[in-house]
Amino acid sequence: MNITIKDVAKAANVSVATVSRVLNKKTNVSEEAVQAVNRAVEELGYSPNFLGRDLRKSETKRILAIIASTEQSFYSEVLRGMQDAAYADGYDILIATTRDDPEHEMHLLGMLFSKAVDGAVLLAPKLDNATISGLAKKYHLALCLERMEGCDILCVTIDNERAGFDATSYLLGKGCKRIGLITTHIRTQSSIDRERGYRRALETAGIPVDEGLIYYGDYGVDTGTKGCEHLMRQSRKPDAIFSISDTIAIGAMTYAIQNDIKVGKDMLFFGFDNIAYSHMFIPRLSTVEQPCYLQGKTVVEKLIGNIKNGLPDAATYMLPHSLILRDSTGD
Amino acid sequence: MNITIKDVAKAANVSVATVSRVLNKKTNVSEEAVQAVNRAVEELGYSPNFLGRDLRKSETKRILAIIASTEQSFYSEVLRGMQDAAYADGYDILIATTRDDPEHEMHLLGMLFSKAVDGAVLLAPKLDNATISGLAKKYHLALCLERMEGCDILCVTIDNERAGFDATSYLLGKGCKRIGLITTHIRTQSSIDRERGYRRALETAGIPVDEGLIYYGDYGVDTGTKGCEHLMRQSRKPDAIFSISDTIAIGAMTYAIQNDIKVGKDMLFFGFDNIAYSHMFIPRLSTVEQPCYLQGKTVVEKLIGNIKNGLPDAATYMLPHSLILRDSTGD
DNA sequence: TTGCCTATTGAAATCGTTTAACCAATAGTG
DNA sequence: CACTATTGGTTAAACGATTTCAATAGGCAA
Repeated sequence: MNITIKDVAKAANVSVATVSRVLNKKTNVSEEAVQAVNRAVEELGYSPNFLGRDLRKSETKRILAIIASTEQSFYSEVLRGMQDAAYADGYDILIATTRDDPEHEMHLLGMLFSKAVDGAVLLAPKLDNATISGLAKKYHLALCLERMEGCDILCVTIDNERAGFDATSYLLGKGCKRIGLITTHIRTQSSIDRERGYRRALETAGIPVDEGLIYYGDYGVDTGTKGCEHLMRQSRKPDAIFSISDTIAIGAMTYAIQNDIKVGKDMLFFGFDNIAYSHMFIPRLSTVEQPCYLQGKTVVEKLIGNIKNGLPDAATYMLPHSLILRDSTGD
Repeated sequence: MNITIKDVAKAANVSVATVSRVLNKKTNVSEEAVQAVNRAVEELGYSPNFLGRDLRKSETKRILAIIASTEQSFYSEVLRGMQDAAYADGYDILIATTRDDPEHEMHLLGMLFSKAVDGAVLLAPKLDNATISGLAKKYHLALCLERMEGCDILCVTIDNERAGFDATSYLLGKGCKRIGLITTHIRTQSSIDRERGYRRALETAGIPVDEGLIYYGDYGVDTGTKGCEHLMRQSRKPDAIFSISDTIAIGAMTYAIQNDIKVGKDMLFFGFDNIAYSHMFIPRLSTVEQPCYLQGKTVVEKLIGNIKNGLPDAATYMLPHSLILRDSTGD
């Protein structure tokens, strides 16, 4: 039923070894044999079984990218970077989603343990530091976008603390005195770091942090809307809001627009990620841009380096971010 | 270096066959042996090599979902459906992106030909009908979201012609006389079908189709903006615009807002897909909703059925769509 | 003719599993 | 007691490729 290398060998009247050599473009094979094999491959419609090949070579030339869900549209640029780096070295990138379930994340990592892929990149780890740290010693595992505090693992990200500091400082520079923060109760390292940056900026400016101006929600739009509403109910209202994601910021702006608050004048808004919709939505959102493509490209390049060399580079690389200024900060 | 089933067997003082039986929860193995094997597995940190297993069983329990890019955020629901169906049967879903390159699509299908996955689902085929049709005869391949005219392949989609008809008819029912269409020059079957529905609705209402009111662009936001601008420059301006995607429709509305056209009054807008941003964007967009989750779930259920039974179901299933009415049509 | 070198080629080992075929020992049955 | 089942286990043959190693043939120099 299935056509194997044996069938090709028989049809071409050579041994399986010769067929293998032709297919892998090895030298030491006569022009005659090459012709015969190619003809046979063509006729039979043969394609080599990767399971056999990969088992023998014990490498798959495949890398798994593990993400939470494909909904976070801004992953797409990261993945593009990963793919470009991978293809350049003859690797393929496969994507799998954890759906925010640490158990499922572990299940997917099983593909790594079981040699179904040569390496894996986690874009939003749900597993705890100790677990990840342990695995990184045994397998070719890397982190992208999210770092892990005190964890020996290859990691490519941005300096989120610094970015949070920069965004908040910009708002302060615009004359804002009471800056609200909408973040997530889910304590990813990036949200922790961004909040830290926010706090440090206020402290540096000599403004005490008002805990009532910090709202904790999830990653959805509604968090922005509810967060903004909540902050506006404070006795002393904020004059600016920094959100740790554009999606949240857009939700917050939606609330403002519907309540006749002039975005960019009465109140300034700052987002994070520079997703496509952040400049489609009107008023256009000021935001922090991180080098998505480059982070993806870098992490895969380094991971492949590790796979090839055996020498594990377990450093953390922080790539530069930048501020994009638009309507929502009155620019 | 690598721990294999042999090492476990040695450590547990049994044969490899017994280890395999324990791991696969087969009968005919004493409690004693089970204990010994489990202990050995634990101690050695053994995880079975999938390449060996899959080669032997010649099945991987993995299905590949081939999409254009992860940017199209509305795929995420489809993928959720696919995953739920897959997990229920012990399968995993892997995702790969073609980046709109038919050659790369073929490369990814190579994983199917080479048994690295048991089946594949194409969500936005770039390859031509004849090629796909041919492959579907030999492999477990299915289509989701996009049908293919006269192609013998398992396919789960909606009736896009009917949906285009319904949306246009709704605008007609609202009293619109000159309805513009913004679609793509990339001739996917869904865009062809939606345009056909648009034309049929006009004809049914006795309104001749004005080719000047049809704008062809790509799938980006800018197409909406430019399309709207172009349509407004016509000698007789449109009083409504039907866009074949929400992203395009949002772009079109952006143009309208910036040019002081009252959305939902002066001009009505209809989108397609009901993406998350379609109700975040203000004014909220009326749109056609397709059952994303259900389409994904259905196609994988049927594909797994094909894999298991061998009997190939190559039918086309059309699931019901619905109209979501919001601000942009004055509802 | 003999010997040596090179260019091709094929037979067989190997990768890590699963599983069919077999075997020994124990228990059950008339 | 002789004769099956049943149970728990082993050995060895797949699965489909790659690759090592040895063998063959032909060319060429001595």
